[in-house]
Amino acid sequence: MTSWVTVVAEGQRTLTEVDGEVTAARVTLQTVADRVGVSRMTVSNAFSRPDQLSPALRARILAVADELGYVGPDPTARALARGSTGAVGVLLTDSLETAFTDPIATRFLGAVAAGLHPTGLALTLLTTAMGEVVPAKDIALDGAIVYSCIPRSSSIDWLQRRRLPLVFVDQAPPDGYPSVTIDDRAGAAAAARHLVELGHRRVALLAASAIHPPGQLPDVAELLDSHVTKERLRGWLDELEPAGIQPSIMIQPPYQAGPEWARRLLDADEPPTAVLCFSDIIALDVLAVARAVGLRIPEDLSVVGYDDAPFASHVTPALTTVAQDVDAKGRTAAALLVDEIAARRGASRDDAAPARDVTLPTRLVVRASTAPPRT
Amino acid sequence: MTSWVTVVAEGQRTLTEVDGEVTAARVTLQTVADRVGVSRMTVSNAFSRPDQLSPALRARILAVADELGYVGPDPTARALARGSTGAVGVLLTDSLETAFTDPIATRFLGAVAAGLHPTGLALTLLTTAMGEVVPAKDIALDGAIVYSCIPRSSSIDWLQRRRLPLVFVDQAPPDGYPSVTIDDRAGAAAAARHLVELGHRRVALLAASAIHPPGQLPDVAELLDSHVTKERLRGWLDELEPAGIQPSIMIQPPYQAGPEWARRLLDADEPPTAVLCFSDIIALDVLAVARAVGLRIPEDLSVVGYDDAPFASHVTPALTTVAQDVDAKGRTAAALLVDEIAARRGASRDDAAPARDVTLPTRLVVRASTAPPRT
DNA sequence: TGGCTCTACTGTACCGGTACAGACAATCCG
DNA sequence: CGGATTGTCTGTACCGGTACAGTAGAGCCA
Repeated sequence: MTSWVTVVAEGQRTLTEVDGEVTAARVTLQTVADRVGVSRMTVSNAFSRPDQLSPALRARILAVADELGYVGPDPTARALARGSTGAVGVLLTDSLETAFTDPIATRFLGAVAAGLHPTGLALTLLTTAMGEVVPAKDIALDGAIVYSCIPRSSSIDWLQRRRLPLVFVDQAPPDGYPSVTIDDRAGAAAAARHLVELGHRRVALLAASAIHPPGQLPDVAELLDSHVTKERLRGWLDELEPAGIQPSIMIQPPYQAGPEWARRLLDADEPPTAVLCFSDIIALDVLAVARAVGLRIPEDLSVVGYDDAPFASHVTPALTTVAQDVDAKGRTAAALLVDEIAARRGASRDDAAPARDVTLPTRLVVRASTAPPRT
Repeated sequence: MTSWVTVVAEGQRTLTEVDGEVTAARVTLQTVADRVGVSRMTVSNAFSRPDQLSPALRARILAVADELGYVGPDPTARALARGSTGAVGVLLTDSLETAFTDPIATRFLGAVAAGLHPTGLALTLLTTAMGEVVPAKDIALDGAIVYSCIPRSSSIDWLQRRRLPLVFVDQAPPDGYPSVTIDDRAGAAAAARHLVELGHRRVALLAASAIHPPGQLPDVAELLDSHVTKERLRGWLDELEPAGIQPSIMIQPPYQAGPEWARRLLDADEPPTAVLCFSDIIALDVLAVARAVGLRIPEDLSVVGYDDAPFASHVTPALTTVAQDVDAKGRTAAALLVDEIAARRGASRDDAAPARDVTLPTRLVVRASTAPPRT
């Protein structure tokens, strides 16, 4: 059929002679098959289904393949033929750089990776589009995890339109998709209750984090577009309002606007005696500013963080905060996604179990940064 | 040619009728082409090369595609035909979980992601093999970054055998591959010199980090197998030996073995007056243990970290450490890889410029955790 | 009006595999 | 000893696109 003869093999490329003309050609299954004198299918089996051929022949094929520099079936071609790529995506709406700056996002990714590890699935990080290329549309994937994104992101759209198995994390999922959510409302409520019980009556809520790039304050609308933010805010108010407390809400990143923030806090007619922060990072900033202006914590001001980041117990004073089990969140998301992918494979019809929505609990961790107000 | 007729379109699947029998079929370029009455190639162009057809026809095609629920060219098929996938890998030898625990690795990944962002390339995390599947062998990739791996990892082998464009980071690259390296030797030397200049004569070197899972002490051989470790050790000795200082080397993770470590440190005939740590994380542990046993820092013990992790300036006392420009490291690695991929594409022959090896400088950051010894 | 260049679209030939249904011999079983 | 099984290998038909070399008609110019 083909009229060429293999001349020399070196590395991946094999020099071949076609009608007297020497060219360089890629080594494929066919190359190996012709060299061994078997069908291409048999070589494919040698690599992918060892039980389908005799050990002796397999050994011979593998030897020849090695000699020819054939590494194994091309992943892309295999993906096309098999209909699965071996990689799942994680969609992070924030630019990846900030995602890697946020300790919680980072730990989450680590947990997802851990959960995926036994399956051999690789983890592909998807960002929002920049130019022509839209990862969520153009990257081959078996499924994806949507992590704490702004609900109406076009990337989410693409993933949905592609009908990929999807798991939503920290976000209300569209109909039919499984999700993993932290019970942030309860966690925030517990934090607020803690302050109320300590006797605080003047409480400030602090949103916006230092991880937002300088000068790029998230606007309130965007902030409230986030499911997590909304839930935490709700949780706080769940406790504060019944207690008759009308909190003040600040959205400046305090560290950046340090002195001004402090002035605002101190100059008020009735300065707050406690601050509830959207995250430990913000709380850390508060600590720094407080130190800078000579405010004692918790004597002059109680500070509550959120997330229980690794550093929360290391700072001075150790931070009272709301712990979430990030590890469980990541592993659960991974497990749900793997299930979803498996179901998609096996399901001849829509025999999928109803989408599972997992809610993970939070836990208030009281440390040294909170105390009764001085009165 | 084909005898079927499209009956109904819903979502991704289109019901089709073949010789009177209704089946569900995937919507592909062909489906759209037949429906519009043009060739498949024209539909392909409508999506991938808009300038190749009239705007009017393109609009019509896009409309029909949308109506049929056709999202766009299948990424896998496109990857096969085009010969590129749009994703690059990062190989991390450590399990991903620990990689995400290490602030430096994390920041590095963030920087790589940032460097890649403009190109639209997605970032795929590769781990070492677990079972059958070997990501480094089985995942479709356009290239990869090898980050601080044990040199003789089989995953690196696979990547090399696949002849992928590769960039080696914090690691001596095999012949012909570009690399990005931190001048760790000079950085460590600077740290050691700092202590010598402060007058310290009894110095301990502290390896092994708390990020190693409990009970899994890395053995010394493995430790020294790491390029980074070797370089830092060398750098320290570069300064200490000429000064006539014979350091003691400890490999226990101090936090874990806290009291024991402290005893070892204090009970020695001549306890060290300063500790050089392999990382800020270790230094953090030292700080914690010191606090626990009532050792004052820097009065009783000077502590030097390495990496200038984000928390280094936030702990008390602020950590003297060696800063490396992780951001530059990541961006450079990304840039080199992109170059390499582009070269591979354009190069009809091996006209590649000689492999570029970039070395990034370090900088000693003196803070509050070092001081002259008490004498 | 002939020749030339464009623009817009088409046909063919891959890209490198896998699934599945044989085909053929050797072995097993009653 | 005939038929069923089992073990090996092969052929065909996709998987869903893209590259590239046409081809046909329209417009332009001399």
